[in-house]
Amino acid sequence: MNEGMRTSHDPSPGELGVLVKATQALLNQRMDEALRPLGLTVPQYACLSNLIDEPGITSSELARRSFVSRQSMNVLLQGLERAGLVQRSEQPGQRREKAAQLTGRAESLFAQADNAVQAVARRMTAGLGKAQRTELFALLTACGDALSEE
Amino acid sequence: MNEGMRTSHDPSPGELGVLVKATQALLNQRMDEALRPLGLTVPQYACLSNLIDEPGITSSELARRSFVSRQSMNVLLQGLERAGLVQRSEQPGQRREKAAQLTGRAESLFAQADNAVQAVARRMTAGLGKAQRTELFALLTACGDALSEE
DNA sequence: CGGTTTACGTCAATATATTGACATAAATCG
DNA sequence: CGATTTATGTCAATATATTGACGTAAACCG
Repeated sequence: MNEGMRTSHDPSPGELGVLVKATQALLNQRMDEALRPLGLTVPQYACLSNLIDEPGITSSELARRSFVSRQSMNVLLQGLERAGLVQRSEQPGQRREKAAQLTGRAESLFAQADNAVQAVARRMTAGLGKAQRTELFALLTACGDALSEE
Repeated sequence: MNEGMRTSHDPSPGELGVLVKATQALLNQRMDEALRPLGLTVPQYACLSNLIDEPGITSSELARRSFVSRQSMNVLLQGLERAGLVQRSEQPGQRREKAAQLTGRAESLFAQADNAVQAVARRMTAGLGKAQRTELFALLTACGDALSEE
């Protein structure tokens, strides 16, 4: 019986926590290696990605989506501004917010960066079928939801 | 048909990458909140945990297991030393390594910290059955393996 | 309406982490 | 054996991130 079934561990919650951390660390490392030739860091890429998804977004909102403080996001944005990749509107809006946008040069650079990052992500999930990717998504979502409630 | 089946997404590799990061960030945040009353940070807890698992381990090895540089681990260890939680052997071994060990006081503190952290991990996996935890473990391991090969 | 709360952006101080370099001594290998 | 490689610890400089605080103005609500 159980032919072809691989022996599989019976993980404790703590082991799963460690594994989540280890997986993320490895993914981050690979993304960093993939982005380095383009002169971008992972946080910078994440910032550009969020700005592509929602142009004119505020710095504080970017900070939330990147899981960093708004102060950190501000210095990150300053770096991207200095590099000519983002442009922040002076004389800002009703809530003192300064809308940030990508420059044209940034958009073409981001296209390359996104290719590199997506390749890493595909590599990560190369051994998984469609049903397994769906399952992983559902399981991680359940974990996140459990950690989010009240 | 499909009664009782919840609509489930068909995630791209990139979405899974973002989700891994988001899950880890949330887990880290909850661990931080759980450890703060004890005066410990997550990296400090991880360090103590590794020292419990393998007493006399070297600083560089601790750095590898925590996914940080050995320089960072060194300042972290200095902080733990100053707090009287770890003790490093002077006049060290054959490879210039200084074995680090927990003090008795640290062991009782770690017991409390581990309780708090394990509770967070259990909360994270509260909605998962045994089979689902095993599946999540297998899927994350597959992702890590795919990112590790050559 | 008027007081309170919330939200952005920013300044300052500090903590944390990384990169680069160096000395040292063991391990490796031709 | 002798030369090269590897590994640890450490110093210095720098980058990155956090906490705390402040001013401001919109949103909220009794």
